Amino acid sequence: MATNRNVTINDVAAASGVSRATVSRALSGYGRINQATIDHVHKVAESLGYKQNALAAALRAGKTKTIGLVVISDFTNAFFDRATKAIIDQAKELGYRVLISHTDEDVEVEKIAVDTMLSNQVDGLILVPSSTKKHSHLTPKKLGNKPVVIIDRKLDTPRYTTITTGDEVAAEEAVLHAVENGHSALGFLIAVPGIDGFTKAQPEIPITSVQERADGFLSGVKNSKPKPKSVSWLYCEDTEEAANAAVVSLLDSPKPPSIIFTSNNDMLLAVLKVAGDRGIKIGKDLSVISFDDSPWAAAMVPGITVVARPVEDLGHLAVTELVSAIEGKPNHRQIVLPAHLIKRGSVAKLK
Amino acid sequence: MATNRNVTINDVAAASGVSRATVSRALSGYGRINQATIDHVHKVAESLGYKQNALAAALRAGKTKTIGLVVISDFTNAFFDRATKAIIDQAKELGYRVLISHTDEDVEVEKIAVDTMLSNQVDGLILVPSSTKKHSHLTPKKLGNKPVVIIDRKLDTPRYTTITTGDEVAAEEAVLHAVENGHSALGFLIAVPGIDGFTKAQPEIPITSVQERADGFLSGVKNSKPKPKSVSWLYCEDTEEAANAAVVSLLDSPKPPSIIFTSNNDMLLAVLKVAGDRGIKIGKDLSVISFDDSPWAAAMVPGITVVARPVEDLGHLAVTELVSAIEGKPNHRQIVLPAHLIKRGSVAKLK
DNA sequence: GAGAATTGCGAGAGCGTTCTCGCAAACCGT
DNA sequence: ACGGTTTGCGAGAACGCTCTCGCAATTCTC
Repeated sequence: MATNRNVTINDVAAASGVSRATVSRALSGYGRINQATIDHVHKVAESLGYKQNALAAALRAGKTKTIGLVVISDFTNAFFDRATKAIIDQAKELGYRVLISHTDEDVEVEKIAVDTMLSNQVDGLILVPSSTKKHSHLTPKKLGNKPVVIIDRKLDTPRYTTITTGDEVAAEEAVLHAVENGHSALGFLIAVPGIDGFTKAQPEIPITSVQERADGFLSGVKNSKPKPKSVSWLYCEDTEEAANAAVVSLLDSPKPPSIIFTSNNDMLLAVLKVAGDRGIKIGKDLSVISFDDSPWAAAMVPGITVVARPVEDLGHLAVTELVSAIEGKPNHRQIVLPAHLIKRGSVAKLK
Repeated sequence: MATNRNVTINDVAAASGVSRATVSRALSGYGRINQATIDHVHKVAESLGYKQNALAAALRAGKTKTIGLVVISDFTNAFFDRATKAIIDQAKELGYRVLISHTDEDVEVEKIAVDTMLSNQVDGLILVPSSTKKHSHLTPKKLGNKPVVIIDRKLDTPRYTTITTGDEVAAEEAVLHAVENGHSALGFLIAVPGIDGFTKAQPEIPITSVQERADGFLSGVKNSKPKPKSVSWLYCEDTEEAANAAVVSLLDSPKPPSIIFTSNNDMLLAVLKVAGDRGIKIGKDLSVISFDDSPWAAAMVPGITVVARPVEDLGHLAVTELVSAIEGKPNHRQIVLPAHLIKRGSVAKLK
């Protein structure tokens, strides 16, 4: 097996009897060049099996046609799987590739991830910041003045284009919907990264989207027509064990809720699990409303009532905004996309 | 806002009063160099905010420390989300980045995806081929003799290291389990890409893993102790509409199955959906066994009995094998990891 | 048909690195 | 004190490409 050096533009030039420059012109389609030469060079290039070295091209041209995506979670999360897909698809549509990194909500990992992206000369960044406040590594200077789009949550200094969803309004809507259906013992199970186990006292929430959901739940409680008789709040580490324990604690409290609102799908699964183990029927003995729709939440019996966020739109828009900024129209917009409640069978009618 | 040119190795060299070569030695840690100079250069580099240009380094060194991952489906699939995560994690562990592309089971898209990977000079490829037979674009020559690991399914010419799971054995086990529980009317719902709607006649199955599942189901039917009284086979396009229609057709047939075996989660969701709409209780009126475990399949009530495949192991191993090949130990292995049945509540005991 | 404009192409620099080569200085051994 | 080895570093080429510049050939203009 011979060590096949790759076919380079020089080989094509030699084989087609023109200069390197002309080959580049023919293949990249710029500058003044004869159509006949273009055709000829293309033919020769193909016959040699020439493939452009994207690295060399990017190095010289100063553009990689690549955007970096730094998200907190991997694709096993019902939000980020869809968002990532939407971003990749739209990027491909606009002629960009996507470099992906996930941070597990860890600011240090985020820092390294961003550095890697920059080292790889991405043209721009889409990121889901781990923390609202800790973003000293995200200054324009440290990011080489590259365009940035923040999605899903906000930084406390709105420096970049930011695209979020209207979780507060939707969370309130969810509570009102429950109360309308006769629920007056409400339980809230809110996943907060960076805490241990679960707690009743509201910890510092480093993520604006989660904070907004909590705020929305609270508004719902305040604004509901018959005031709920009992309201329990639980803030929980985003792990299976903690979530299960939190659900147990909710169900075993003196005034157990008739409905549990969960801030994400991990918490929802814990509710389903614990309820299942105890023979408690969802949508009958216990109700639940969660955030983020998914195929399985829709297919279950009963279907899970969820706050559906326009995840694909968000991803799509993020890329569009970013590419527009990359191509020279930097405008810092704060965009909020509407979320809405999808009513399925997981909320029992109590009256 | 000044057009900040990036800090290069030349700037660091100038600022620290040594040559470019020495800076490179200091930062990359090779060759003969004084410890004091290393420290000094590091300090200067940091103070200038120097970041290596990975493109230039890769171009010169001929190694990108990047592996290309070409999968058929995106992360909204319960197998590929986990596999992708495992691959990214293990790659990071071994010092590699991952470039991801999905092909939607389309050979033409796969061709382009692979080309893009090669153009970006990946050091090796992990791929899930769209077709067992159509792989003329996957010859060692066309792949620039780069190391390749095939996962999840096989090519008809075992040219590369291939890692699959023992789906045939597990599928048979699933059938035997059902028969043991008294089921004698069996329905099989097998997703096959590239067909229209659904059909009873077995079409050509371009994917070995699916073929193996079908074969395993068939062995199960043959080897089960009391022979099943009725067996229906349905091969179905992998879309929601087709799947729903296929399930309806199964349930409305003269001899409806008491259990449906589905070859993937999309088909499973269709079964759940249609059953839910009709008020048919899973695990009681209708049983189901599917392929690939997921958090929601475990958390549902009843839990779904599934063939669980060692997805993380597979991804992990794929990277390990690939990197070992990249680093000079090319060995073409055919690895089969065992899959196993997880018994939950979705299979009713009929006797 | 002579000057002006246009077209097509080659030469060569440069993108930011890595890495070989060679040279001077420092360190040995006897 | 002197030849030999080791150490540290600079010069400069190379990776494969893009892109400006300038020149020759062609086409246009009146």
